[in-house]
Formats: sequence, C-alpha cells, structure tokens
Amino acid sequence: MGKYHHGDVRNVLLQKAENILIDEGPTGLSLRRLARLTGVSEAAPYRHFDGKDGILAAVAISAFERFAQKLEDVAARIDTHEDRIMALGAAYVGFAIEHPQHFRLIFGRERPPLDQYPELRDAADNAFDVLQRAVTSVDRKAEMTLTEAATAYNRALAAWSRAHGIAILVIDGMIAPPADIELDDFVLGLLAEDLNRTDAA
Amino acid sequence: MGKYHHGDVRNVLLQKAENILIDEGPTGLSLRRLARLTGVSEAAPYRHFDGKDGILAAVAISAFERFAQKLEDVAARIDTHEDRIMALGAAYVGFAIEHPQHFRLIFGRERPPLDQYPELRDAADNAFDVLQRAVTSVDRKAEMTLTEAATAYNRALAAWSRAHGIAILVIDGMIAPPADIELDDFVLGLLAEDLNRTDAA
DNA sequence: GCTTAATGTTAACAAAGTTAACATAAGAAA
DNA sequence: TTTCTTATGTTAACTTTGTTAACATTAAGC
Repeated sequence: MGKYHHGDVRNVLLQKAENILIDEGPTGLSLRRLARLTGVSEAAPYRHFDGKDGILAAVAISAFERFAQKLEDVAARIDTHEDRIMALGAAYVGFAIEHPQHFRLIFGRERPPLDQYPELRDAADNAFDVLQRAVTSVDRKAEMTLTEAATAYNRALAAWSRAHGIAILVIDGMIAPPADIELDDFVLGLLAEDLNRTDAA
Repeated sequence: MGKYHHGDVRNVLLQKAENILIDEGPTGLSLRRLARLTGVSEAAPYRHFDGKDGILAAVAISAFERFAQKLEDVAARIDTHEDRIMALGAAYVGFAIEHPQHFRLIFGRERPPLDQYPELRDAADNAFDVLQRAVTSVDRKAEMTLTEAATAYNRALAAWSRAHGIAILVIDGMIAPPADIELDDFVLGLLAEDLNRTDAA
C-alpha cells in the first residue's frame, strides 16, 4: 500500500520548488524542506536531481525558455527597428517585473554554473540568440560598413544594459514611479529617455 | 601567556572578512572559518558583531563610504552638466569593476536589511544623496518649471539605470569589449551611446 | 582590592547539503 | 513465470554552518 513509486515525484518536486523559489528565492529553498513538503524522504530529491543546483538548473531552464519565448513573440510582430528595440526593452523589463525571482535566477549569482549543466547553457544561449537576432535584425536589408555594424552592435549592448539596469533597480525597489504614473509608463519613459531628446544646451 | 585579550580582534576579523568576501563573496564567508583563520574561538566573532549580517553590514558600510567618496570626488571637479553625468556614470561603473564584490554587496540581495542596521542605512542614504545631488546640480542657476524638473529627474534615473546595467553586465561577464577596445573606452562608449546620436532614420 | 563590564572559551542545538548502505518495486530477460 | 537488473525510496550517518547558553578570565573603574 505504501506506494513506493508514485511516478511523478520529479514533477511534484519541481513544481513545489518553483513555488518556494517564487516566494523566497534560491536561499530560501531547502532540499530537505522541499522533500518534507512533498511527503517524501529527505534524500529522495537526490534520485531525481543533481542536488540543489540541479533543481535550480531545471527551474532556470524553463525560466530561460519562457523568457526567450516572450522576447521572440514581441520581436516577431514589430516591424520597424526602433520600435522593436523599444518593445524588446519593455518585454525584457516586463518579464523581470512579472517574474522577479525567475529573472534573478537566470541572471544572478545563484544561477548554477552553465558549464555544469549543458541544457542550461543551451537554454541561456538560445535566449541570448533570440535577443541578439531581434536587435540586429535592424538593417537586414541594408548593407552595412564595418563601422556601421560596430555602431549597431554597440547600440544593441547599450539598449540591453539600459533595460537590464531598469529591470534590476525596479524589482529591487531602488527606483519607483511617482505617485501619478503607472509602472508601465514609467518604464517606457526610462527606456525612451534618450530617443526623443531635445538638447537645449 | 594565553593572551586572552589581544585588543583588536574586531579589526582583524573585519579585515579578514573583507578579504574572504573579495575572493568568494558573501556565501563563501563562514563565521566559523573566519574565526579559525583569525586564531580565535568559533564563537568569538559574536562578541564583536551581530552575527554574519553584522559583519556584512560593517563591510557594506565602508563600501558605501568609499563609493560615495569616489562619486563626490568626481562630481566636484566637473563643471558642465553633461560632462558630470558622464563622469559620474564612468565612476559608478568604474567602482563596480574595481570592487565587484563590494558593489554586489551594497546593491545585491545579500546586503543585510537596512532597517536592522541604522548605520548601514545612513551610509546608503548618504551615497544616494551624493549621487542625486551631483546629478540634479544640473541647473542650480536656472529656474525650472515642474515639467522641466520632472524631465531632469527622469533623465537622472535613466542615466543611473544605464550605468547600473552596464556595471552588472560587465562584472558578471555578460558583455565584454571587442578584442581591440580597452575596457574603459568600451564602457564610455556604452555610457555615451545615446548622447552623440546621429539618427539617419 | 573589589566589582563589573568586556571579551573569550567550550559545548551544545538545529538546520542544511550530501552520501552510503540498504530495501523494494517495476520491467526486461530467461 | 521466474529471475536479474535498474530505478526509485528509505534510513542513517557525516560535515558544515549559524547561533546561543553557560562559564572563565581579563581589564578598568570605584
């Protein structure tokens, strides 16, 4: 009767792990507690995952996939370059705001080492490919000189940096919109800050 | 002979803690190891600090102070507004590159809670005051309308976000200069990306 | 000198990650 | 069907860490 094998322990662990992670972050996730919560022995998770990092890696992989999917969706339906950069930035920050713990997991220090989890590396590479492809599809029609290409690349990195900085500062509560502004508009404003620039210097 | 009181255990602990922190980050810092390394009993640190967070807070305070000092120095000797924003950004990212662990400690999740360490809160507040004062000393001579003030504030937040994003992505190795470019120039390029903009659209 | 506060020490506790040794269920192979 | 093997669980240990309590000693002020 003791159903020694219930079949989807792995999935249950993963699901519960993700919930804990969302609530308390990687440090708050304890394998032993997770096992107890799942109603399984404290060593059981080790049969399904490569220790704590293994579980984090599994969650991180799905996080990367959702992240990449979101970016891809957004990029796919925007035509002009500037609009696409803008929309990608909004999607990037939007993901961070909607899933701060996932965002931290895939970008932060607690992420398991990529070189120990090939599937995680693949997921990460894919996400960044999507990002880069979307950003550098700038002038797919136009020929570019080397200088122009370098500039485009630099601009892409700058856009990424800006989005990333906004994402971090917002989810860590270091910057916040004034009382009369919606969060989304605030973010859009920050992302656009350098585009519609009227220098009165 | 057993010199029960050697006098500056606190400072030795702090110094060693900082070294470990620089090498291995907050997670790698173990109070017990630190005590052993210092040649003192494993409970001794608790006589000088409020546990692990207490030590981290102490290090974070000095990190904040150095950070604020650097920003202040830079801001003090730059006259024009745009140049000052630029120089502050460079100093901000420069600090992160020179002291990545300190930067992560004062901005990251492992920072002890500000509301439990008043001196840490003060140090943090002071650093951000310096930053804000330097940035908003834009038009100390000129009167600004509310709209202008709001724009200036938004621009300051955007500049901060950009610098922060660059800092994080660079010290985490997610972006790096091309082989033929110096790191400093690379950073400056990213910081300036939106300023000298020549839209050919 | 005596008292007291500061500073150390040892010993214990709980929680966590991890592994080894053992047990049982499921499925393939005979 | 019976047997062998593998996957999956369990229990029990070991180690490290953070932390606190109980006790010891030193330094400093009265």
